[in-house]
Amino acid sequence: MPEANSDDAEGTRRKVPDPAAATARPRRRQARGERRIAQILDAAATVFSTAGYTGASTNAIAREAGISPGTLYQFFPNKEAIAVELGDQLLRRWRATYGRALTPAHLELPLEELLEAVLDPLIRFNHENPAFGVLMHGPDVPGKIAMDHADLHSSLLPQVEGILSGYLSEASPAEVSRIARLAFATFKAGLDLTLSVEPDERDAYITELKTLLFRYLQPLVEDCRTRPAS
Amino acid sequence: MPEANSDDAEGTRRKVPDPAAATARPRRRQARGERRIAQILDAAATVFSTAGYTGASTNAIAREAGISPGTLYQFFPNKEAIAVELGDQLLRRWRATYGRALTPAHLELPLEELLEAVLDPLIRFNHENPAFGVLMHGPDVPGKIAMDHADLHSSLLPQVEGILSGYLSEASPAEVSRIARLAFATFKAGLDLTLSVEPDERDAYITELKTLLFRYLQPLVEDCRTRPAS
Amino acid sequence: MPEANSDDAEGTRRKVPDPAAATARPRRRQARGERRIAQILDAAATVFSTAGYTGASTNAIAREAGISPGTLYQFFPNKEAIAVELGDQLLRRWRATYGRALTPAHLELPLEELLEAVLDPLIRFNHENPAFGVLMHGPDVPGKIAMDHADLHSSLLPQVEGILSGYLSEASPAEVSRIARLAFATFKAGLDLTLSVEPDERDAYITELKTLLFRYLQPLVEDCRTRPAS
Amino acid sequence: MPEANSDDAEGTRRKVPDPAAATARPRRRQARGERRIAQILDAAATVFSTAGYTGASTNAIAREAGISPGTLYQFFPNKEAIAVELGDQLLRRWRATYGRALTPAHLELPLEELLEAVLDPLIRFNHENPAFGVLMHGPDVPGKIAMDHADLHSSLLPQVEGILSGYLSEASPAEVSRIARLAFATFKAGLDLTLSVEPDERDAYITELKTLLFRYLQPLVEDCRTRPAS
DNA sequence: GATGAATGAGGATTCATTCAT
DNA sequence: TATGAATGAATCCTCATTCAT
Repeated sequence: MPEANSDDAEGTRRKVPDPAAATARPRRRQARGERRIAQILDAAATVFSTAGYTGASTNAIAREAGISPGTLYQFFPNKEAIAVELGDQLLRRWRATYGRALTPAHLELPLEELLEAVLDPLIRFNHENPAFGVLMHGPDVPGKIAMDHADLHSSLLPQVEGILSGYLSEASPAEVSRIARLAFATFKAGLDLTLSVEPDERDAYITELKTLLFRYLQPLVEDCRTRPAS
Repeated sequence: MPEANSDDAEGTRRKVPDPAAATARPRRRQARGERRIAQILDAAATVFSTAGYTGASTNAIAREAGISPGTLYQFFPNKEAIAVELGDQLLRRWRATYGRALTPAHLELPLEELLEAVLDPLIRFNHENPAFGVLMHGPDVPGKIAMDHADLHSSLLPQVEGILSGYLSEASPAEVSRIARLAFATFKAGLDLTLSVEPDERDAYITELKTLLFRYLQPLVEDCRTRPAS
Repeated sequence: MPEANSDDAEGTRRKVPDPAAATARPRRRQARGERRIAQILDAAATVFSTAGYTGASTNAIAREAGISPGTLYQFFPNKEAIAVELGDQLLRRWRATYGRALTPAHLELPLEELLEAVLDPLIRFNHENPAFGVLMHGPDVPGKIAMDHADLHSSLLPQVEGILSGYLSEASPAEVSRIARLAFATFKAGLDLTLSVEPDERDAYITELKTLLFRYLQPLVEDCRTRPAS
Repeated sequence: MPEANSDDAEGTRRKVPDPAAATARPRRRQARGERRIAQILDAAATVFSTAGYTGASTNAIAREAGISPGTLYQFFPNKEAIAVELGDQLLRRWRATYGRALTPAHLELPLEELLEAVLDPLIRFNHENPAFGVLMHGPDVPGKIAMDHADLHSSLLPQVEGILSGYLSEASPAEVSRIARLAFATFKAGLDLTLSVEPDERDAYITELKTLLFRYLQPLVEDCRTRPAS
């Protein structure tokens, strides 16, 4: 129940009449259900990005979704489950829209272009989906980054690690992990900055953020290239 | 009433003869009261750093302080006032303990040493006072960094700007501001990382953070030095 | 939501077939809810008339209604809203029960009979609904009669003015207003008196009040009749 | 202690060294105490007339008086006692300033002049001491005019009865009482009206109130005069 | 599945009053 | 006497969650 069994709730939003006639009936139900879920998640995104996770109330989400609290709880067992599912959905959406940027081909690019190719869509996506940013941090407490509501953090970090480990061929896994964490944290901080800043300053901040990350990572990359992995 | 000139109310870290003692006489009726204020602020620090600003309840703070809610409100008119005063106290404590690092002399140091001199105490202080970090961020919503409860952010950022503008003699004020914001945000993010990481990894992360900031700022500094301000 | 079309929610005094029944269908989901609203308003009437507006607590009202505070707030956003709705309900009830006294025909009656026709039902209604009297005054401070919680005062005064302006054809609007205010205030004071007095004295007080008002208004009326409006 | 025996707390603010040397010491104490009491009552008058009896908090009164709550409770055992004492003080003040109007000689005047002589000072006094009006009513609830905090009501009513019984020589005590109550209640209502009305309208309302009372009482008086007390 | 009613503990805050100094 | 600290129940109101229909 907590999972809100959305095993298929995302990519496979089938419109086809579903040839398997036998299974058709049960699915029907789920069709409405998925619409509801989408409704709720949309509302949640709005409310979370407006009030933050802690400040968001399930009643507010239900109201925003135009449904009753009871209905909301028919799809999600509690507030956290909404956050989790919203996080998943955003992740899926991210992959579906901009995520293609990360073709293996990109990993051959020079760092500067890689950053460009990764950061630009990610930033744009965050501006389009402000809830993404909210869910990337845990609620409030800094020392407690990894919250239980399986946040986006834990999903994205491995990706960063993956990319970086390609560039830092020489570094130990621990080093890669550390660098990835720091780079990712830095990116999030910079991202928040761009979100809090006047729109006309935004680009300058984005550029600055790219510069920052580039300067941080470039020497590490070079290091590896110079001294080819033994 | 909540003056709480608690420079010394808690740790009694000062060795100087306390010149304020003379002027403190007038309102010494509050001997008990100031102890209470210190108590409350201590409790608030604990609760804030445990539950975050939004999640902290005044009742919880009172409970933690071992007093009744009514008593708490004899000293602070509301939750925000507690946060403000706690922020101020932490700031005062910071200045009193590690803040001396920022002698004008330091501004002559090469960047690397400057960073060392600034970051080390700041990080240590944050580890000793985890509430500091909580109050450096506003509550929750990223796009809303500047909260009304005069946060530490607004107090510290100017200092960062001040230092950097010494090094970036050539940059325009807008640039300095941007760089300072990004550097500060980055620092906070990295700091949070060090707080969330296993103690034995801490130093590695700190080093990494210093490296990051150094690499970001070094070229800017050099730029200014090479091309002497026209 | 707190429509509480409780014309009939409590006394069910009407004999007419209730034409509203047809239109009421659309939102009949709240069958239980409207009962609750009536319950709450009943409880509020009791508590208000016992403790006064200021002294009445929403928790007390909820307790009196046999529900939890949360439930109360599902129907009313705050204490004032309860008072407003209760005032409205009482007004509706008044109109539905005794309010018919004010046929245009009555305005042709001699003053004495008019008073009889108006005051008797009004007094009886007040004795049956003591909360009415409480809501006719603002809370406490005399110099502040008009409170924001749209009190009955502001609803009834115009009616008094209306009736009187028929009788005082010659007087200026300002005069009519003044006379109406004073007469109404006097009535309320006398009414309170009848409420505070032993039951067996009641009638004597009521008679006295009628006499008072009659003597006050009669000369004004005569004045107008003698000297026909120029 | 509750009585705060301020028998002489108002008119007789003696500065003379008190010739009776023997009794001087104990009095000394009381001198300060009486000043305190006066202070508190002044503050109470302000707060009561601003917030009403129910809305007035003892803390607010203490603050307004510039003393601590503890001190307040050294002179009055509770809020009601303050109201009682304030009522008494106002009564004394009334008697000392305007109360002289009620010479036995006045009782020989024709009703109109009597009203003039009584109402004018009373109204003026009320405008100068708005707390008077607040304490003339009990707190809120109409049916509960006689509150325990021995209000001014119970003190003034007998006086009204006294005066009226002179004019209504024929009426039975019960009748006199009834007429007095109604007249007094009416007066209070009219008074409140003058307090709530724009200053420039005030006089018109006052005149109207006098007219009202005159018209009510005149026939009663005449009745008695015509038919001399058997 | 959907609704809206229901809950009751908990949130911030106030208040009359008492207590230690 | 005066102070201000202390109290704890009570204030209004919110919230995550559950239940009956």
